[in-house]
Amino acid sequence: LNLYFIDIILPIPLKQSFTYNVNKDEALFLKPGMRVAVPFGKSKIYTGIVFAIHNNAPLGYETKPIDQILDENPIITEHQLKHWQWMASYYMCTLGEVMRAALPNAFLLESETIITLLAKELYEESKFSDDEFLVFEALQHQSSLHINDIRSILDRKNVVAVIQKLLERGIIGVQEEVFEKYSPKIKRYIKLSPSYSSEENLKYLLEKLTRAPKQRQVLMTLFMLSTQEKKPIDSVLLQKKSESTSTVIKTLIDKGILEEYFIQKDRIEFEGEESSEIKSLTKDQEIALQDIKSSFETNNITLLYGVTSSGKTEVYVQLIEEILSSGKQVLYMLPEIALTTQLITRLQMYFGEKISVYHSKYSVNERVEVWRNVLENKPKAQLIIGARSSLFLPFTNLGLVIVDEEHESSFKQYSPAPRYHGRDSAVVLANIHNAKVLMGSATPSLESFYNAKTGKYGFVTLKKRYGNVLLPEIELVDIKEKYRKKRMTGHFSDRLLEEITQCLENKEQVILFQNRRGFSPIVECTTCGVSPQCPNCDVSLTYHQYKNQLRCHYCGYNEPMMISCIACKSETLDTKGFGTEQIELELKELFPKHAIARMDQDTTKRKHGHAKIIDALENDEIDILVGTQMLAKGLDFRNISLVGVMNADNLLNFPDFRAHERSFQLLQQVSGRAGRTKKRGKVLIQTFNPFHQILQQVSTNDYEKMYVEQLEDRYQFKYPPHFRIIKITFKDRSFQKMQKGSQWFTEALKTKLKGNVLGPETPSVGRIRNLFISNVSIKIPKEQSLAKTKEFIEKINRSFNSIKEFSSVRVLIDVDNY
DNA sequence: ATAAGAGCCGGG
DNA sequence: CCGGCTCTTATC
Repeated sequence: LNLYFIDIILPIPLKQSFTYNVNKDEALFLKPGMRVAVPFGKSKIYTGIVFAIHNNAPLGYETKPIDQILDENPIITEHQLKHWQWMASYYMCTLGEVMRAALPNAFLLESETIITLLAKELYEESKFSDDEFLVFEALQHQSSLHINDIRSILDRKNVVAVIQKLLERGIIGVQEEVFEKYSPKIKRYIKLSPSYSSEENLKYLLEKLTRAPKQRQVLMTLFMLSTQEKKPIDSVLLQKKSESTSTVIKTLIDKGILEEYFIQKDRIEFEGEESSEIKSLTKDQEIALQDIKSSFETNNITLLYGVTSSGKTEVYVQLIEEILSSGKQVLYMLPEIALTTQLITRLQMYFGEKISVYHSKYSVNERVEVWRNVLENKPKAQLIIGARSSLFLPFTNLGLVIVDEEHESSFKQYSPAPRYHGRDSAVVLANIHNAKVLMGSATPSLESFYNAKTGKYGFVTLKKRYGNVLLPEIELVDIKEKYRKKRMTGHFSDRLLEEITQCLENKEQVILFQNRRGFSPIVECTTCGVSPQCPNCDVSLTYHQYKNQLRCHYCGYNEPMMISCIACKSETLDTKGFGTEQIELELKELFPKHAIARMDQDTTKRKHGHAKIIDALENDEIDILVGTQMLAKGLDFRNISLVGVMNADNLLNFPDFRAHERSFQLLQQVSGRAGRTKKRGKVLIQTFNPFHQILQQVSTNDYEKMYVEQLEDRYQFKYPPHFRIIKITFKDRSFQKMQKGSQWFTEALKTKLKGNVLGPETPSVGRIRNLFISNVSIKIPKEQSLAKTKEFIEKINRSFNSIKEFSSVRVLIDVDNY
């Protein structure tokens, strides 16, 4: 057989793979995991990943040849392809979607149509239609335009006709341009030309240059620098040190006295001191470490349940050290939000240059470099610290995965597909590599705790806080009572104010937690009861005072705050509910002499916003910090002795089966910020319902009790860990279609799954960005086959898609939507 | 996803 | 009847 074909994965949400033909040489060269550029559809060029190479001509269509091979060696490993396949099948998405999530964007090249002017002479305006003239005119000023530029010039979507006309008349030309988005960073270095390296020649040279003091200066600096440092001399450095200009250096190069050369440079470089000695462990930490190691002898996965401030990190460090010295790579996964410089600096002190960091804040080029370093198993990529997407890196030799703050919900990706859970996917990844997994948390997720209790995972506890610091004292404040007795000032109870005042007097810091940003979530007219709503979503607009704006937190819509009611024109607008902004304002009035700051999405959006606030807090420039749940994660400060929770009730009443578990976790984590030194910290939780079981459990630090109670509830109401859930979401511009479609789908599901299908149900926000939404949940008992259930859902989905009426309804499937 | 082709309405 | 919009269909 002399025909060669390759099956490739394209980064599009289509189930099938695509087959192209290649010649024999290409077939011999190509390996699975290499990138190829291929023509796709009528005019596009895409990057695909080679999945298989074979001789089987596909039936029913002619294959196209590939455009180009993009790699010398695979950039995706066999292990990864296996992992991708698992992910696509488990999370019910396509390989293309996994590919898109996995690869740094810079690896994907895409073609774009470029339009250029061909006609030399100037045309009369009258020879064009209005639109044609606009394009022609734009091309006079710019040598080339993209399709999107033309769309914005003409202010409409369909521009093909206009381009077609101009093309026919030979006025413009089009070409497909392919962009390689990754550009290696190149640095210029300077050295003395070898012909001047001997002593005499040098002397002669310096004499010759007496009349050119600037050039002489550069030369002298070069000598000085090259004796000082044995490294190559960077041209920028040379220019700076010699106080000269680039032209002077250029002249010397032109004269043949200096030579320039280029070295490709890594963007990711650790600049810091040598690694310091690893802190020796306390007795408890040592025991935990030994327990983990012996657990790993029989379990591939172990849960480390360690209270806040117990020094889990030190235990990780020891374990990492041991794996690294056995020559294997380690992946340390954290929730995005906990990836603060604080933790990274700390780890860099131990592991120095062996660390690479990988997450979404990194530029595309930096991510490609980390990718390559991991793939080539470079010394600087032995320990990878990253958020959930770091599990897509091309590990060749993975020995250990640490999933820290295992319970964090941000490990789950909700949209777009793949809707994967970072922790669970890491378990599968580790399994493929035959590596171990260590999960850590002070408040484990019920699932993981259950798995540990039932022996599926190993289980190790670390009960003592580091240095025997006491857990904070937690006090519940009944604000219903306080309101009745008129002991509230704004949203502050007299107890909270007392404690804050005391704290400030002692020169200690305070953290206040309010799980809502903005000033107030609802603006209401007290005369007619009307409150402004988002035009695109079914929610009230949130009032943001600092911009005097009403904003929608779902679609970003905003408008200026009105003075009078839009319905009845009376100026009796009032706000309902409160967010961080309002608390900040009240504090400024209550404590005018103290520095108050706010930490939420609005203040940390800017690039170093987060770090700036943390620095300020560390340097005692902030006395009181108000914030959302951002506060709960991994901040480690010595001087915070009081944590206040403004209102625990909206957490508990959140409409989700995990609301109680989450509330417990969040309140525990927030509490953990108080008193990390000798002095015992204090936590005040304001609530309308101080006898709520969860609040009681938080105040007595009773995770186990919470676990037992919640587990019972989960069983009663058929929730994880006893049942698995697959959630299906329906979205459409038309309410009718969405409703009818979701009902049809539900009926079809019920034919087989009966009572374990719940819904369709309108979520608390029933319309977002003009799409109407409803949800259906499928509960899957332990004994029911997951694979078969998924197959059944797929089957129904296929039938659903073939019904014309429902063709516009979007169906999103979320496996383990928790 | 995404773009080309099919079907459908308002101005000449 | 054409140009421009929405819906449908195919992509190796």
